Amino acid sequence: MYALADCNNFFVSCERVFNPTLNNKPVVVLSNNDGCAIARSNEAKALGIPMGCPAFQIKNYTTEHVIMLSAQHVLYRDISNRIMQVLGEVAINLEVYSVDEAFFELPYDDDERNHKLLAQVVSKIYKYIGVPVSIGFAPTRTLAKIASHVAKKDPSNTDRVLGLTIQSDIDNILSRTKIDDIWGIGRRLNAKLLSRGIHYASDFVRLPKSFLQKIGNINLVRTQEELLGLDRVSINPVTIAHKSIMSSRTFGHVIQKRNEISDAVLTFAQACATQLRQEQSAALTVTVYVRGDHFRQDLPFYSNSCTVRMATHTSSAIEIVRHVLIAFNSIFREGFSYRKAGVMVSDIVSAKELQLDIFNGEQEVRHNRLMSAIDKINNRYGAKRIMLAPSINKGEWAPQQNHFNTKSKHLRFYSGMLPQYPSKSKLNAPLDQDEDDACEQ
DNA sequence: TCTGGGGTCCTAGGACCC
DNA sequence: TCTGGGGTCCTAGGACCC
Repeated sequence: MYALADCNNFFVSCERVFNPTLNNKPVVVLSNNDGCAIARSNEAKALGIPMGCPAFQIKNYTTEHVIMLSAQHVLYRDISNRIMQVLGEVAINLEVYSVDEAFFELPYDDDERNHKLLAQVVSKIYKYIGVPVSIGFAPTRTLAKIASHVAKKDPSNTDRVLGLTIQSDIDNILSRTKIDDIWGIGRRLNAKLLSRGIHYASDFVRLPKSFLQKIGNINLVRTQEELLGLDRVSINPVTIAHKSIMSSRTFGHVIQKRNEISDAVLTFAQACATQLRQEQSAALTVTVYVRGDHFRQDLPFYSNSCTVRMATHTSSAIEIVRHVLIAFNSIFREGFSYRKAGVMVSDIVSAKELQLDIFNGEQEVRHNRLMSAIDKINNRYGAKRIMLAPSINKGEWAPQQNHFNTKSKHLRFYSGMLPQYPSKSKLNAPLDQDEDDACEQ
């Protein structure tokens, strides 16, 4: 039996932890650059504001005042870690699927016992951390996703837990589940299926495999099998390293100057290198891309990318920056306006498995020592305190963010100062009234 | 005026091999 | 008129997820 725990309106809920005056109001959290809505409170959803709605179009949906907030991902990550910690205390094989979702297996054979346990988890997370969570459980992950979705939407479900364990219940829910609410069916497949008269999950599960294979690929067949109760999806636990790491940004406005764009690109390169070192891995390939502004009809559009293979796998910022510069110089064209750029590192392996390159061994060792010194300083005094010389220009490309929640904006830099979540021994004990009151405060 | 960032997997088609 | 068969690897692009 798999469970899926899903935080409700996660980024908005995080903001509300620090600013309860946001409760019961339409609130959206905006993407980087204050571009579009990436999280909406229930009140904002009720006004019809869609996911991804550009900030400047929100007024087209409502005359009501909607509170817009700039995203603070460091803070959300910190709160997410605390929630995962609570889940980890009851979960078997916890799979952190995203910042606000995790799959896990359940400890009991008995549906009722599992349900009760999960209801306690939901309530503890709300009491100790302040974020509402819904949990669904079912024989497969895809069904558990649907269950958590229904648990979230159904107002009569007061403990926010739903188990889909009996076939008649599953059939009933599938006949009411629209196909685009199925995990694995996105916009394109939804359109293809709708055009053939398939509207509900109960129709979808009856389609022949050959047809699914034709309009999609093997994953669509797997999705159908999951809905039929066959375990077909696997998720890598978080301990498995990334296959690629990307750092990119849309700039606050278009820029033309080579050194301002290269400055951004070099910052991204160093972010990738830092993350590689954090994960104790190393990459062989770097890709750089630059892009104009899709929305500016008045400017000639240019976009390009370049991939370079390095001599050896590395996490050295010096090596990665050097190759990123080579790639960047090969695609940068004077006379165009740029709005976005990014760096990706790929062909990643664990650093432990690496053998020193026979020609570069000594240099590699020196780089490693230098990098670990830089990491220590940056960990202690703040990210980006020490960077490589090319990226000394500041700011031309910086995103616009003008809507920080004033109650919490200082916290995004110092997430470590948040009060720690109570110890495990306390958690397992029943909550008493004093503790309850303390948490409320 | 204003439109995000970071991932994974699959497939088709080309290059190349014997 | 007529031009093999069977593989592997790589890449770009498309689909999906949050």
